Amino acid sequence: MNSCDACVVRNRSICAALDSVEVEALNAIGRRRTLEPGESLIWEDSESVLVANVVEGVLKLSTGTEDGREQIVGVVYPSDFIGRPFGATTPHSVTAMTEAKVCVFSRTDFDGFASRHPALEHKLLQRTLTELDRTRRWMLLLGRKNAEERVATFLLDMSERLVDPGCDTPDQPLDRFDLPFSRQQVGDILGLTIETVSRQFTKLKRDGIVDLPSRRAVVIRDRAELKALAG
Amino acid sequence: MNSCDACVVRNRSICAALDSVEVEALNAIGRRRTLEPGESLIWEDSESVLVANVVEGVLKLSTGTEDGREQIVGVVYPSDFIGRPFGATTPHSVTAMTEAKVCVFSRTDFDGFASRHPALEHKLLQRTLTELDRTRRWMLLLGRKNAEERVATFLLDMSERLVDPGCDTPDQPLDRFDLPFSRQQVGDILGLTIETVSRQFTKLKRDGIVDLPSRRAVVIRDRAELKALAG
DNA sequence: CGCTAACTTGAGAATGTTCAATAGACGTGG
DNA sequence: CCACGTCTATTGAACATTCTCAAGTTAGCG
Repeated sequence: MNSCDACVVRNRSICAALDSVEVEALNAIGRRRTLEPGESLIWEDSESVLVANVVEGVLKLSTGTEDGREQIVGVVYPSDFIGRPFGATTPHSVTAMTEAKVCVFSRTDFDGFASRHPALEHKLLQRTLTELDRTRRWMLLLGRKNAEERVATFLLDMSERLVDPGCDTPDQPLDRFDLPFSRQQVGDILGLTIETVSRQFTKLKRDGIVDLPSRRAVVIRDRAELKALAG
Repeated sequence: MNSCDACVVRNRSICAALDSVEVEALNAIGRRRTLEPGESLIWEDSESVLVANVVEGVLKLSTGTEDGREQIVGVVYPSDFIGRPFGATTPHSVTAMTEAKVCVFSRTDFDGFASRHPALEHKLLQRTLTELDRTRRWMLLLGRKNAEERVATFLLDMSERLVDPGCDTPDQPLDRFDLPFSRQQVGDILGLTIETVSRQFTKLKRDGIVDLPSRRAVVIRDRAELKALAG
């Protein structure tokens, strides 16, 4: 038995395109790695040497300006693919937000394997197209939404994406969850300062739309209203 | 002889993955179409029925909020691919900015053809990965840059992307070009109002960094300074 | 129980938006 | 070829929102 058989994301990651013999072959060129919160796997503008599947945890993709402003350009969850195959450099950093487990491959090894397995490339293409759609939707938020709309949209998005991946029930949005982000990171996702984020959180709580029992915990009390505020 | 042999983007579009027999087969399921400026090919949130290659012209990809704010989420040029293969809906509109020629396919026909031609899917994957990188880089602009930086970044980006595609010389950025966009559209790309864009253009002109001989024409007079302003 | 880092709150400043008026470019028809 | 009308862009002034800087406050951890 190979270790992939027990993998929690075996059937949701791009590996789902492979049969058990193929997945064994892929397993042979990869290795598991655990990341601590704050630890980076890939650095902005570095040579693209690694790609990986997320097995557990949440990671951010980020870029910044020379003078230190940061923008989070993506957040990845279990079963998501990270890194830049078929390309020289990775244009953003990849950093663990929580403790995370990833299944790492040398980029060139992976490129070769993928080229020999069209079904895998097909999965990767689908995933990349979906991610591009999601990223473009986020551009509307960054370009045209105000602080209140941004925070409301963010909370709704989180409630949909943090659903337990192993869960068999149809993916229903959560009304109660823990953010994997600090206020600063929420700001970096939304293109706002930490103070503006904090003020909007306070306002939503004051208006009874959400409850914030602890720093990271969120309870959505009036989803309909939150949707209305999201624009 | 099939019409693709004479196609100006034959060797730069995803069709470059195909030999002459295959390209003939693809040609059989596609058709040429001309779009007038302002004409849309695909509408936001519509069922994904069409995909296409851009042969000539410039098109925008855009989304908007219910109350009419628009954000341009991408701009495509000759040889670029448009539409959403392998998916139910297209999350953004596609509209011609200039007169444009496109090579259109039924989405389902294309999906089938692509599935039978891994080399084509591979090209499409590479293209999608590159587009995702570009889109994420634009998020830094929308989330963290001020008006001056946005306009400077935009002009540099345009000077690099508007190079004549047929040109054999190594792609050098243009110091003189015509914008395919109105001021309003530049605003919609940069997440700014038309007035703010106009003021920044005027400022760059006053400072001697660019010259604006007509509404659409741009001359970059001090590229180094423009880069410094881009942040 | 106290320390520290993270978060909240407040006040003022900066940046960009809005609304309104003007100027200029471009196409059309005389 | 010029006059006109319309659409686009520019400019100005007041306003709104978000940012910045600074001072508290609180949660979580040793």
